[in-house]
Amino acid sequence: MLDIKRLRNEPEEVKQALGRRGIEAPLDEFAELDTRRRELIVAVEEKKALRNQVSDEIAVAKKSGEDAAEKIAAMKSLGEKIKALDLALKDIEIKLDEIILELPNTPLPEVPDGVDESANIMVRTWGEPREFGFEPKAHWDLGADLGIIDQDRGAKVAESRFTLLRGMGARLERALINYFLNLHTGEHGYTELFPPILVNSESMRGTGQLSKFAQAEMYKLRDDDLYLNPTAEVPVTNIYRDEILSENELPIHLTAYLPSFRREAGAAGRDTRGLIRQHQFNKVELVKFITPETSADELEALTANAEEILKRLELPYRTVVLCSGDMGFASAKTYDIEVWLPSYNDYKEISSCSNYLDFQARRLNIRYRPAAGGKPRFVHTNNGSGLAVGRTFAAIIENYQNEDGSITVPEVLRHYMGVDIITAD
RNA sequence: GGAGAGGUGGCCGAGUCGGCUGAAGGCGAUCGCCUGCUAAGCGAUUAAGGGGGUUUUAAGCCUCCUUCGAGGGUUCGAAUCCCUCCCUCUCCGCCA
Repeated sequence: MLDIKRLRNEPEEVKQALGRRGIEAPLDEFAELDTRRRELIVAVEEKKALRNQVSDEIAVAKKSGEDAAEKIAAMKSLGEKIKALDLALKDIEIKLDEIILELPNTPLPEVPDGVDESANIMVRTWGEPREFGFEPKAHWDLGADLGIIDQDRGAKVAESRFTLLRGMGARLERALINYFLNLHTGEHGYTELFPPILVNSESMRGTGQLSKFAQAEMYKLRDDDLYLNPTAEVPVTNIYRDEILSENELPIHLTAYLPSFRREAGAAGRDTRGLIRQHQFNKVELVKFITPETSADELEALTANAEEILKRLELPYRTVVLCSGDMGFASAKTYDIEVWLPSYNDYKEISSCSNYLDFQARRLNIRYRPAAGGKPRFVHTNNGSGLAVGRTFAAIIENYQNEDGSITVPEVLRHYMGVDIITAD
């Protein structure tokens, strides 16, 4: 959520910035409601001050045995007026919230303008797509032939877009999770977390998953106020909700493996084959809580940490900076890392790394007390996948396939896998 | 799931026949004094959010409102009474 003072003091600047996302922000309506809100506050607080004062007088009068009936009667009617004003105020605050909570973050100046992914800009590329001396197969065919991916039985047990991994397939999935976590904790300095996989609605709201648009994506439990984790960003970012950290605790760099669940409500017909778009998928997440001064550099570092995995797996990738119209709701700047996927004959998103500035922290009420003293400030948050496990799985078997349908295991995974090559048994 | 106890400030911990208790006391922290340095000692300060005023903005200052797990209620007035919910602890049950 954006800073209300900013909406109040620089509406034109905000309007212009949100316009870059193709959004017409109802800031005039905001200004009107905001003014009325403050008028009501002045009115109601004046009455409350009077009530507090007279209530004290009543106490004194009663103590000395005087009759306070007149004052009590006056306060009774005053109380009713206060109640009415409070209701009116609450009504306006609900309307204000509706506006404010639906406003996305404003893009940073260096973010390119554009309405969709065609305006994203490539910032770097690494590795060369391999030249196959044969017709390469898609991972869903490779996986089925090797008996390591069984989508029919996944659908039998759950429904479509759920997959059963078997044998070396299950092992590869586990190897990737371990490899990612070991790298981030061992060399990149992140602390590993294993949070709850069910999260309550307050946590979902905090990270913005319950907005009108996002709600349909979530799996909700019927009998409890709980949702299946849609991304570890939710439980991990929420661990500090409503807290004031001290500056010497920062920066906090966290990583977590967690299964993630999405209904893919709007994705019918997209990525229907293979592991690319599943209802249940594994992901290792990177989350940072940092000071405003460092968040830009921290995002670069976080993105590099995610890219490092692809380098070590020797998978070709490119990194793009998303244009203003293609960024997620809470982000002020996002890098997508895209891995080369022969079956798509294209690069496919495997990680999305964002700087939220104080947008999430404001909504989640996560602050820190500056070491120099003074008022608490909102932290900044960064977050990115490091990486999406299923998509990495797909990229590995496609890029490392051999003509006979076997898969050469990338060097860095061999001791996790116990084999150098995956073959059909 | 059943029975009982409890949820107060950065922490510990007072506070029920409702009224200067936004909150005693202690610890911690910060600043100052003292000290050759450290420790000890002495003094002061030390919750957050939101309004209004002052100020060129900010800071600061003045003032008011709200907040004692969350939400509702009773009352002129609630940390204190009532209701609902959440969480923690103990015992029992159940289970990996």
